Amino acid sequence: MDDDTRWLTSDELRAWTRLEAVVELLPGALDGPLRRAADLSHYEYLVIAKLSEAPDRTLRMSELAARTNATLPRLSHVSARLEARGYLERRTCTDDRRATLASLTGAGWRKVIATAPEHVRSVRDIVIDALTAEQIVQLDAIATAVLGRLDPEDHLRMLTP
Amino acid sequence: MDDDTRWLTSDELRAWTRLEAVVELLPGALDGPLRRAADLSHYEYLVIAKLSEAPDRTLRMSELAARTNATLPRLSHVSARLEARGYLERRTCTDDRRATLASLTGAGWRKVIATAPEHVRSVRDIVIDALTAEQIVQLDAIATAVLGRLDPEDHLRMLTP
DNA sequence: CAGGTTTACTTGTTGTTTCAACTAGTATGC
DNA sequence: GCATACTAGTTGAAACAACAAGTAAACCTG
Repeated sequence: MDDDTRWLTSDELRAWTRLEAVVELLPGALDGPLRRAADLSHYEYLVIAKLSEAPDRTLRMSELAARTNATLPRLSHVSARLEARGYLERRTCTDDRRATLASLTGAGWRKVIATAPEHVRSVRDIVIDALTAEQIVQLDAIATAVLGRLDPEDHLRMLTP
Repeated sequence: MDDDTRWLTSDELRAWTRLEAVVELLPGALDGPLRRAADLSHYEYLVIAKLSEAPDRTLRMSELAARTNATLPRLSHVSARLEARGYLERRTCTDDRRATLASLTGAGWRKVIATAPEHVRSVRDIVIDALTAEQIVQLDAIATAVLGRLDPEDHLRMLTP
């Protein structure tokens, strides 16, 4: 074992353990209301939300997987479920016939529209309204800095939107 | 659908989506190194780490579940695995024979000691060293505020340590 | 332009987590 | 003091995600 470990100072440790706790609790806190109100997991919502933001409400599977931080197999399974529920359609791309394009159906679009208010309410209750305007700005800077380490190539397209 | 939804301002939205991205990526970024270096999932490490901090390195299963934000069944399964690997022991509590006490074995304690440096390195690389000293303080305040909403009863014992 | 490599995605398989009973022990009410 | 309700934890089946292999199309290279 190495003795040259740079341990955390008490300030750093406190900040870290609390961030860790937030990271641990936040997904569940977001999942619950979404599942109750829309019968959608957080990840399923993420998929149709990302699609809804894309031009023509369409993305390639691999691009959608990158933006939702999922492996292709995972997205493939989830897409099959969403397709069965009528929210999503897949067709092979004509330009590159290896690729598959996923698009939101009309029902999928309406689902996003219907679900967004509930989701925004959760986000507001848990995060936004707990912070001052100044802290919102600080949070953005902090999250951006951490994202620079977590996703240096910006697969999630969060750093340069 | 309700039209009185308080939508997010652009500042709020940007901060939120980036926080969301961090929450999405951080667990995986922590899991990888831990699994490679110690053959432990993040949650398994959390369990033995929390035990290592407890008096007598012992906690009731329900208390340990609360502090690791897990359901009792989940903890029970994970404990069975950790017990099989020799890191953890369980015995029924003499005071309340319904309860089970989990304690770290000597091997479990050594595992925590051996694993901590690697874990601290990850935390430093990803979070701490990406931020200024001022941002660390800001992060603590922000995380504390959010935690107040996520865990008002402080089950995780993060607000008043 | 033929053979091999790479890319894009899907389909089983395996391992966790969750959910729903189930067991055992403790407290409460009549 | 015995029935009832509640608490603590385990266990087994279903759902879910991760990993590995497989298929098919496009690219590359001589």
